[in-house]
Amino acid sequence: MFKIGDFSKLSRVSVKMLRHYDQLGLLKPAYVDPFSEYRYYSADQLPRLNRILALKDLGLTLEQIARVLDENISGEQLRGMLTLKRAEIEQQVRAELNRLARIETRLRQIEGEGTLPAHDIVLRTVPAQLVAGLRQSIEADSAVAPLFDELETYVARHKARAARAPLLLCHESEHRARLDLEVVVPLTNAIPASARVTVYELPGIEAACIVFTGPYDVRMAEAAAALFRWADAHAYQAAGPTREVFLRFGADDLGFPLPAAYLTHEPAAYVTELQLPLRRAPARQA
Amino acid sequence: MFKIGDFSKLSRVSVKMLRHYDQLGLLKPAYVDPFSEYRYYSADQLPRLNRILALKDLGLTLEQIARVLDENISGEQLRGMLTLKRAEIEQQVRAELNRLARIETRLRQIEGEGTLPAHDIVLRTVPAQLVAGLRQSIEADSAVAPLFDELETYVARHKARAARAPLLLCHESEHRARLDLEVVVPLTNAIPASARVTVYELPGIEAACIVFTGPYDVRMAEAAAALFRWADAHAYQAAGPTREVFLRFGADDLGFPLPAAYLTHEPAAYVTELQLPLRRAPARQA
DNA sequence: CTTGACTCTCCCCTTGTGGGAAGGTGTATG
DNA sequence: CATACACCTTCCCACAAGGGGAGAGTCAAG
Repeated sequence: MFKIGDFSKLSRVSVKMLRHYDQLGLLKPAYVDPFSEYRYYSADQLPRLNRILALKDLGLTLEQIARVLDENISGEQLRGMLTLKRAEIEQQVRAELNRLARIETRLRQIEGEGTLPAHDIVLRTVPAQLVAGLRQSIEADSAVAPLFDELETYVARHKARAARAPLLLCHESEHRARLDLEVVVPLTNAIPASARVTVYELPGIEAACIVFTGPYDVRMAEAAAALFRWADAHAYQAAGPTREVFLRFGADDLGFPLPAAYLTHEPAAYVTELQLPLRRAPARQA
Repeated sequence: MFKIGDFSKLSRVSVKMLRHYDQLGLLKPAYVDPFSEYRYYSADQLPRLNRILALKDLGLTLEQIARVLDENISGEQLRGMLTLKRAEIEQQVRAELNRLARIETRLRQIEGEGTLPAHDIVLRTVPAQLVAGLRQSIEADSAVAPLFDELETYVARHKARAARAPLLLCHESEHRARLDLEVVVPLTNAIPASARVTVYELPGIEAACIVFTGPYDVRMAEAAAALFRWADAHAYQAAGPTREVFLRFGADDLGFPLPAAYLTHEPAAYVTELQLPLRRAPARQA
């Protein structure tokens, strides 16, 4: 019988781990002195320890290994466990490769600009929400505010304004001279539509997002362009109209229940989130 | 100003994480009520939070992110961090791909045999050690015991026997009719060589190992064959003679300082580790 | 018998996040 | 204005797979 230190040298497994495996019931010592509590291992416990190491090497958790070893799992079940584990690892490898691509993008940005870019693109899931929308083709950005006024007034009359940020959908129109825009506000419950206002559930999306601080000037267009470049570089396609979410904006208080935190009179303090809905682009080459 | 719950909804970051980031100094609330200790966030903290999420997405730890954000790191340093992180992730991806290959091997074994194979192959590093060796070309396994007797006696006379397991090196000889074997015992310190005994440092290796319980019969040859198949399947080459380490074996007590745990009189209780030194095989195809 | 090398248990640390308890606040409604 | 209820606070525990160390007990050799 080996004391734990000798068995540790024999097996190249640390004393800490041997004690840990004992505690988990993975590998009980062949004998424990009842007075000194010393653990004594026998050489023929090495195959079991090796099996533990081999299974650990495949990525199984110690708990799973205990099940495999002690509940003499059938070959079928074991195959299922390994197949599942393989799927998990494949998933993880894909995630790591994506991460590598993002790091590459960042590195190129730093090469080009000498530092971090002004905007950070974040991939996130945006939940679906019930909204009222008012869509119109307009000529200039300045025509947006009256649309919001009209929509907010309509929604306020039905007392259905949810205390979340309003947004703007930039529909793609073929004739680019005019902008095909839809102003949207979230609702607490369904209300009747009107000739101009539609009520529907805005779908949840996966989106690349940029949060943008400051007035609606050329830098916002740059941010939007950066979103499209990013999507392209990471093999995504747009999956719906771009969304501009007005997290803090300038408006007279119309009496709707938005906390004051949403409002400011300082254009430099405006906060807008650009969301580009995404879907995986078809692979370009194998 | 938003209370933490509202800011959490706005940013889709859990309240728990916001508090955690506050505690780490990553994102302090814009204002903390001195009486209620309530945290209040401003919408224009969203860009910083987004930067945090973006950097986290690249795999940086929260501590690294704090350094990037607060010690306004130069582009050069940032590039270094990302390059390092990229190397780490590439390393990890390689490890995961290896793991996938091992899982595939296991799955095929289970398909073929219906259950886990009798032996578990473990990859480990074996440290270098000072040894005495006695090499001879012999005809049958039964001739090994006298060689060990001779070597142990020689080493015991110099009082240099280390309390580690003896081993056998199976040198590859061209004429396979005879076996070119070398018996080896570990030393505590250098001793003079003799006409038959050499003293040298047995090199450390990376090896695929199988621990094998029982007498030295045909199953051991199968285990050795399994090692070679495994090495081939994982694109490794042998890098030196196969080693058989006698972790528990039958021998009369010759007076050398091996703990009794190394010895048994029961062949079924023998424990032997087969080690196949490895080196990466050249890739077969791109 | 002493000494030094081992070993024991117990506790804290890692990372990023979730869960929950006990107790204090803010606010909308009756 | 009282009260209910949603929300907030801090503090503690948990995860996986161990590492590090303290304080106390044990083993073996000289």
